[in-house]
Amino acid sequence: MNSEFTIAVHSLVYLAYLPERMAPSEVIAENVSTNPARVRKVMSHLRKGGYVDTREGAGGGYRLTLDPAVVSLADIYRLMAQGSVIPSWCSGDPDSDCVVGSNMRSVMNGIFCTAEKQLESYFGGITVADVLGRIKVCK
Amino acid sequence: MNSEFTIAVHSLVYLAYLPERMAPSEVIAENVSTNPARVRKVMSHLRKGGYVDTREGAGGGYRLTLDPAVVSLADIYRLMAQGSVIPSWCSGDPDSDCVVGSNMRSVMNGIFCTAEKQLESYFGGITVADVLGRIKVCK
DNA sequence: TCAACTGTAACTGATATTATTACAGTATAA
DNA sequence: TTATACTGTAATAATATCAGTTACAGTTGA
Repeated sequence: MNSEFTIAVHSLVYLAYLPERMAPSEVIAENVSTNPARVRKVMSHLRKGGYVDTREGAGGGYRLTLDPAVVSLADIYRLMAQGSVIPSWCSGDPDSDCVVGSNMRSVMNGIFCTAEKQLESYFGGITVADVLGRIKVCK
Repeated sequence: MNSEFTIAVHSLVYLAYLPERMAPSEVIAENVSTNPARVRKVMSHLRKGGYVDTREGAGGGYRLTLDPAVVSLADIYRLMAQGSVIPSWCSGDPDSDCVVGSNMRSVMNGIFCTAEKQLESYFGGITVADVLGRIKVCK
């Protein structure tokens, strides 16, 4: 799994946790345990996806725009890490003379695509608010 | 996803396809489209797992020992690629003062572990024989 | 005893990942 | 209007992971 997905979820949950629902990249980065540039890159995607607002300049930062209860991890997964289940390396060769060698690639691809859809469906059942809820229970 | 998982599945399906259910690493490697050393490494794991027999020496190679209809992709996944869903990088810091920063790691870990189990369960429903069946339909 | 295998490790090159640094652009506030 | 505090983005470097290659000792069958 892509770690940008983790950073995106963490950032959104953190913003949802703050009363003002707003923070600059440096503050988010410290909470996430990474550097501000990386957070800004992730937040840039989230902004394009409409999940956060950006305010440049002094006193600026990122602000959550949507209700945490309606944003699911599937939304974020699709934005940040789609295709994580499918391996980058494929076996076989479509031009092989052997039925197995020539068709394995597409068959495995079908299997992985279904797995990917199942993962998305699982993430679809968990919202940012749910994650924050689980965290609060940890106290 | 780990590509050794793909190689393992491909190799087992290929062996199941052969009438004698046996082949040396070089032949398997050609069908898989990789090099023999890599195949041998994967097959070594499968042998330890009891899925194939090894015969060293001239005329040797790997032989399928189990019925392809009882070996599921979940068995192979557990052997070759367990934990693929969990990201290597974790956000947050257990020693953080913030509830979010300190607990995010374990909460996300729980989410990923459940996702992993779901993936295993999906793979559990597909056997080596099923994969071979799908390939034959491609003809 | 030769030839054909496996088992395993070392090494290389390619690719991916994370951190770091830098700087132009933008908004706020004094 | 000027200093300050931000974002956006790219370049670079450090590190880790991945796939291919080579090598060779050990094993077995002919």
